[in-house]
Amino acid sequence: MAAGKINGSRVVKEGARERIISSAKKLFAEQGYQKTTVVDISKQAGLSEAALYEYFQGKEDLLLTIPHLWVSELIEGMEEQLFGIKGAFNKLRKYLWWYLRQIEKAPLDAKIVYLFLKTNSNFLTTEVYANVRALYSYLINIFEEGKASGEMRADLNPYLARDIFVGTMDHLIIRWLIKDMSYSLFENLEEIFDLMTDGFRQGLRSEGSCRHTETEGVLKPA
Amino acid sequence: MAAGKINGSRVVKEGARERIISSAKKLFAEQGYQKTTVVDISKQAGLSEAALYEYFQGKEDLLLTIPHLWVSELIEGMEEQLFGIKGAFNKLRKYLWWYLRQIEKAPLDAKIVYLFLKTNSNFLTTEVYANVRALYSYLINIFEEGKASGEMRADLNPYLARDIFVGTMDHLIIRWLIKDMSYSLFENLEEIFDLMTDGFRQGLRSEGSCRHTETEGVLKPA
DNA sequence: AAGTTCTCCTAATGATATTAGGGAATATAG
DNA sequence: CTATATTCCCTAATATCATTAGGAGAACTT
Repeated sequence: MAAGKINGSRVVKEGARERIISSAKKLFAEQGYQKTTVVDISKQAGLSEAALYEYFQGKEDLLLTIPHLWVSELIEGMEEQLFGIKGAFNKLRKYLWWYLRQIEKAPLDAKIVYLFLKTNSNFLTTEVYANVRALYSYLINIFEEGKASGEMRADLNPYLARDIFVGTMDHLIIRWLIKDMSYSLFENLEEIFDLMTDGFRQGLRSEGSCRHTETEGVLKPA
Repeated sequence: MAAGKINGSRVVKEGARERIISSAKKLFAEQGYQKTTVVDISKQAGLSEAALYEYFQGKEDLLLTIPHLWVSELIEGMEEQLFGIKGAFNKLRKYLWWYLRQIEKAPLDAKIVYLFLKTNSNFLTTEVYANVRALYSYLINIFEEGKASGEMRADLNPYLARDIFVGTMDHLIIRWLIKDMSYSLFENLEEIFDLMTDGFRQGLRSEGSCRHTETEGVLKPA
């Protein structure tokens, strides 16, 4: 007889599940996984502890489930964002800017993935892990493309380039999260991107006295 | 009346403390911090739980204490290792090789620092944190030296170079730890070092068709 | 020898994750 | 409409630790 009745139970159910997730996300990110109790989470979600176990197997399951949706969305969004961009360096730049923007928009999810999930021994068996790998392995394609087009040096090892790229990126992210997001993730980003990718380039550096011969004509439509 | 009596109590005491540390180190690294119980640790050390609290304030204190000694030793060792090496790139290379070697030699400590400690909310207040920062900030000196000697480009931002270097290094280390040290940390290291530091160089790349003018005469005594 | 300190133990205590079992509301079937 | 099943949630255990209390025995001091 109240509102939303016909599929009412569904609505309530999903509502509760969502409330649990968002409460847990907030509390985990604020106080850490260990210091957050199941009572805290249920209270904040307006439920009893026992009710929480209707939706999740337990505290750890909650931790593993929370970022799943977020990372899945990232995967889809990525292809969308990179679609149609011409040139490996342009794609690489777009990738970095896009990814950091996603982190900035969902810092709670990011904190959980980067600070708590990665240290969990079950992380490797998680779907989140598989998705993060997929996210990162897309970079391999970009480097392959760069080599094929001549933008990047022919002897570039795409896996090592990815390690440098991902390592640097993760380092920036983790520091930002640990420092409580107190500054902009995009500070100096242009400069660090150039410095990092400079070694990937075919030919000489842009600031060198001896400019390279513009092998990658693809990039300049004008 | 038993062996080691004169300063016997001391010996036993230190023995117990050492046993606790080494048991905890092993168990934390094997099963993770959360899944290791205080009973596990004390049993393995041949003590009761209560005795453990004579030596440490608690489980968390144990986690924070374990790597302290190790990291302190690293600090001292570093200066020793780098002393007398001429040239920024040579120092940088030595730094990387030396550091990874230390990780390889003390994987349990490394696992605790990289996987469990960094996510602890008290980490930032730890002396370990201060020491790790000191370890990393030494890199700034190397980059400054590289700029001053002309080995590295004049517009190099030492802090950003450090971010790239540390990020890549930590990435390699964490992957190795997560994959249970199942391969050698030194695989491809030469290649990744070159790729990473290529962008720091003054002048052109070594494999370029147009070789640079050897500004850094310092490096070539011959 | 008596006292003091050091080291360790058994046995609470307390916090918190998880489970049992049931109750009320809602949906479904006859 | 009544009976039954299902969904969602609760109160009240139970279980698993981390931590503390309080004390016993050995060793050292004086």
